[in-house]
Amino acid sequence: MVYIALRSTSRGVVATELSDDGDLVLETVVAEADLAAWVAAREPERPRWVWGDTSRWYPQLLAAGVRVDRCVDLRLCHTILRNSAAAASSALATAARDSWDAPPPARAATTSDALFDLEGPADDADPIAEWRRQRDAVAGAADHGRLGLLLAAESVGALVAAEMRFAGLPWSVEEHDRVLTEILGPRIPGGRPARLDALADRLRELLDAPALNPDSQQDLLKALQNAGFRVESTSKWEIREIDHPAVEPLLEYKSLSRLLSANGWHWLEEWVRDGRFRPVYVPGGVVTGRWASDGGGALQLPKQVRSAVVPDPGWRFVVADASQLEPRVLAAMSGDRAMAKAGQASDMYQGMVDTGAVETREQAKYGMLGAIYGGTTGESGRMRPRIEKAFPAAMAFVEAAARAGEHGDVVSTWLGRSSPPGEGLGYDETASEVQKRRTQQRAAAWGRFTRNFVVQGTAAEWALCWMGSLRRRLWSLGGGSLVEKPHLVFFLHDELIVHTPAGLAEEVAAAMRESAAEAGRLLFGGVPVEFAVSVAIVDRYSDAK
DNA sequence: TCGGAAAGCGCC
DNA sequence: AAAGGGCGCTTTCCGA
Repeated sequence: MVYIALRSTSRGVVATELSDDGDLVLETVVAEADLAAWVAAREPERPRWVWGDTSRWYPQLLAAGVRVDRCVDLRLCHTILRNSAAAASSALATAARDSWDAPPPARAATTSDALFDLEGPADDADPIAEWRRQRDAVAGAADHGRLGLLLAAESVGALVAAEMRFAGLPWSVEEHDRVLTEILGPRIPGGRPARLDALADRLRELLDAPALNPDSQQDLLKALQNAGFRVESTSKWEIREIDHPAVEPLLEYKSLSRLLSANGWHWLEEWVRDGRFRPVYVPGGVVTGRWASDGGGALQLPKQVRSAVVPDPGWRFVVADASQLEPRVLAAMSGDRAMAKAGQASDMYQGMVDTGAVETREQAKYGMLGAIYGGTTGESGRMRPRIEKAFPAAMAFVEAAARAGEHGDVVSTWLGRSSPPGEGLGYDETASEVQKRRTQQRAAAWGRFTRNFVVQGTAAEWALCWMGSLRRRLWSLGGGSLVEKPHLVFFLHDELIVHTPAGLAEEVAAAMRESAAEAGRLLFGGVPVEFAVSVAIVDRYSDAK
């Protein structure tokens, strides 16, 4: 394996070739303008490019038509190693915070909790020293295989994030406009679209509140209370319980108004250019390891507008969804044999019914959500004893994570990403009853967080491996540049979309399934849990499922 | 007048 | 007794 570290200096880009042992082999200075050609010339050896931040280096390479196979994203890997319990005694984890601990550049400007006044990784931060520090940290970890896999997966995720932004999600402005007009009524510049306006009028009438502005929570709350309802908020959950003719139009108004403000014509004009939606994806942007996004609400695209996601002529989408990913992950990591058996069905919830754990699919679903989120009310609370009885190992696993969190202990995902330590969860006997109760509530909330962290975070690791495996397979299909072959255009936690020439769709679909199986083997080896994916070949996103 | 907080809701 | 995890975005509200 060849590593090539890139570093920006006043002389130009210094590219340093390193051997697998970490020894310096060769140092070359390349003008920034010549970098893409230089990288392209070295890429056939499949080096692992070592750089401070993928979002600093890769977009310019992609723009020049250069796709790289592998990298080490030092900033993302540093964050994992800084916090991982598995590497807690390493030199990296025990060193003072420095520019490698800074938030990603795209978010640094808007993140108010940038506790440390850092801008980095500074462009001149030494990638070689950091790379060696990271290798030492991994080598010294008890389970260095898992941690190494996590860092590789995180880095390939960073490549995919840049590639997806480069390619963009194909978007039909015409279809989006059609949907908006159909749902909201014709656009009225500076005013509410026709249907929304009519609903507002109707609400004023039904609630006998001629001046009501339904967009104002205060206004609305008063109007509802004046109509004789003891509501404390204007949330749809509370309104849904009311028996009044205004409820239906009010809920519809809320839904429409939300569509208009979040994904209406204004969104379309701001975010869609040349038939592509290009959000900034932020790998590792969530504490659990999930991705976040910056701008455009990429990870919250409402179902209402998904018909506007349309492939280019002669191309199709292959949409894949990992069914019941989190329950499957829990079955694998807890080693719960009964749950693994249920997970051999393509519909795991139905599998739970068929193995006799619960009576209905709904019970299975809410029972599992309760186990993973720590829910105790409603159906998930009622199902808890049965889930506990049917899947004791799985339940004990999440319970242990919850207890750890309540005590302020750190928990870790399967591959070794650790939660932040809990703070302010203890009290002494001098505390007042009110203080004690508040602290207990905080501890319980933190326990729900750590309970969920281990499952959500491991699911995110599985998804990264799935994506990385798929990326490699896609590159071997067809010919031409990145966007001339089948390529990833969207990732949503447990869902992937590939934009592909129509003739390759079936091969892509097969690659989706094979990659899912490979991700399961990579993480869990021989544990007999199936990672089922549902795959659809469609001509618009909304036709999947 | 501005900006942060809170509410509310979309996604998984 | 009360008790659902993680996000991003827009709007309204309210105080500096």
